[in-house]
Amino acid sequence: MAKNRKRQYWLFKSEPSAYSIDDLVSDKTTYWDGVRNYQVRNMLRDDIQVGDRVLFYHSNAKPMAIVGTAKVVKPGYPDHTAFDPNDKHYDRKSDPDNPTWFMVDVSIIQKFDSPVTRDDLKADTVASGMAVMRKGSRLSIVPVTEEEWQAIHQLTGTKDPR
DNA sequence: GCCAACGTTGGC
DNA sequence: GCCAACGTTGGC
Repeated sequence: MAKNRKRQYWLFKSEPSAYSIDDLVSDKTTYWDGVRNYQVRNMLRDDIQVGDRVLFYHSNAKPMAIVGTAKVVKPGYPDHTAFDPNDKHYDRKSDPDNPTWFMVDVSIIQKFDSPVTRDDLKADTVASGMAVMRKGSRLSIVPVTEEEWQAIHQLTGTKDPR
């Protein structure tokens, strides 16, 4: 990792039925497996670095919302679930000697006392412009600006522990 | 449940 | 290489 690289911010989507903020609270740290989209793969492999911050977003949920924050503790490395025929995300074309898919490790920072719902996001001048709010946004990881990161903390009345 | 917005697959 | 068919994501 390059020295003095500025911390970057991301939003990770997860369906809570698959993996929720409560799962991360109890696990403390997890590997973010199962990404099978090349654009998102490139972010995991090339762009997301240790120390980067993550907004944890519940998709396909009631309510759909940003539910907490996490930090990246391990940079991109091969997603081993792609090699496991019994895994839901098995990909027979991913070669262990030249892996197709990557993941990172993230650790919980905090679960928000009250989630920031899509309606909350829509109502906020800054947050309404987030990439996740764009119509047809289907990438499971999208970049977040520092301004957006701060706006979310303002909405929750929480601090970003530095 | 519906459907828009993609990404992937496979025939040609 | 083109493109129609199909599958998936995910908000509404």
